[in-house]
Amino acid sequence: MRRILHIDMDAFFAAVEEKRRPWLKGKPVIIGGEGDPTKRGVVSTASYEARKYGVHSAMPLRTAHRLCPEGVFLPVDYSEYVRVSRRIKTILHGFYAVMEDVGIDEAFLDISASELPSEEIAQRIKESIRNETGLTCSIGIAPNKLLAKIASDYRKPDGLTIIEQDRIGQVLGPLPVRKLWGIGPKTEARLHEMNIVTIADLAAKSLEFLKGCFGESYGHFLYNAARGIDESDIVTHWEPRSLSRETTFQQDISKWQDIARTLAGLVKEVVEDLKERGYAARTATVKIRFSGFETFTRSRSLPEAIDNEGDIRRAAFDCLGRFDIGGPGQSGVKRRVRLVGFRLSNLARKDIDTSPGLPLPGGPE
DNA sequence: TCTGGGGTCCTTGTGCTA
DNA sequence: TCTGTAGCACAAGGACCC
Repeated sequence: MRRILHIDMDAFFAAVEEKRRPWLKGKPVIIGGEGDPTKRGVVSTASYEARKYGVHSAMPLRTAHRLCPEGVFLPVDYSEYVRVSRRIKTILHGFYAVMEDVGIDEAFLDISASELPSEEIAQRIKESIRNETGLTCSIGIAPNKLLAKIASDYRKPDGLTIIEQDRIGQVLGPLPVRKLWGIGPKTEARLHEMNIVTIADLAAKSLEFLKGCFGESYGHFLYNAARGIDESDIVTHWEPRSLSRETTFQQDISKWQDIARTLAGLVKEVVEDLKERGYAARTATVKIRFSGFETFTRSRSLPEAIDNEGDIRRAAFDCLGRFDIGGPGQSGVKRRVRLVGFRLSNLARKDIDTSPGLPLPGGPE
C-alpha cells in the first residue's frame, strides 16, 4: 500500500511577512500586486485574520479593501518567499528523497518505504519546519496524491489528517465536489445544475453518464476522483513546456506604440529566460485582452526551434498584426487594450542534439 | 464594478496529405 | 480525376492549478 504525504504551508506569503515583521502578528494581512489596494491586482494570500472578513486569494485588491479597510496590504516579495521555500524543501529532502515540488508552498512525499508510522513522520516534519523557519504547515497522508491533498486541506492551520484505505468513502462522500483537485468554478457550477453537490452525489453517477456529459477524458477523471482513485506517480523531474510574460496596464491603453513597446519588452524578457534555461522555442503566441476582458491569442510556429531575439520579435509582431486593433500608421487602436502577453512554446533543449544518427541521452552505449 | 501572473493540459476546428 | 476518410499538425480558446 502506497503512503503519500502532502504538505501545504499555512497562508505562506502572509506567514513569511509576519515572521520578519512581528508587529503584523494578529493583524489582517493581505498580500497581492504592488500592495496598493487602489491599483489593479489580486490577492495572492490573505492571513487567517483577513479571511474572517471574507477576503480570499484571487480576489481583486479593491474588493479586499472594501471588505477589510483596516487590512495591512503588502506587495508580493517573491524572492523572499522563494528563499524560505528552498529552506523548507531542503528540510523535506532530508526526510525522503522522493519528493514532488508543487509550486512554492506545497510538496508531495512518497513515504511508502519508511518503517515509521505516518503520524510520527508528519510530526517530525512539522517540528523541523517550525524549528528552522518558525512557520506552520498542514499535512495530509493517504494512499494517493488526490486523497493526500484533500487530507492536508481537511484541517487547517497546523493540521494533520490521515485517510486510511477503509475510510475513503466516509471521508470523501460528504465533501463538496469543489474539494476535488481538478474541479474548478465552471465545472462546479455545471455539476450543481445537475444536482450534484457532494462527492457522494458524483460517485453515484455512472461512468457512461459522466463521459456523456464531460467527454471521454474528463468524464473518466471525475468518475475515478469521486471514488478516491488516483494512480499518478510522484514526479521528481519535469521539463518546462512554455515560458511567458504578461502585463496588465494600470489604465487600459489605446496607442499602438504603447502596445508595441510593451510587447517588445515582454519578448526580450521571455527570450532572456529561454536562453538562461538553455532552450530554444518553435512557437510564439501573443495574447491581447481588451477593456471588456475579452481575451484573444494569435500564434505563429516556425520551421525550427530558435532562440534569436530578432527572429522571435518578428514572429511576435506578425502575430500582433493579425489582431483587429489598427496598426503603426494610425494614431490610436480601434479598441482599448487591458493586457498584453507573450509566450514561447514547443521548447527544445539546446544541449540535447536530436539530429538523426546520433544516440539520444540514456540510449544504448 | 471588479477580475494578476506563470504555468499545464484538454477540446475543438481547420487545413493538409496520404 | 474525383470523392471520402483517417491521421496529423497547428491554431485558438478554455479550464484549472498555485
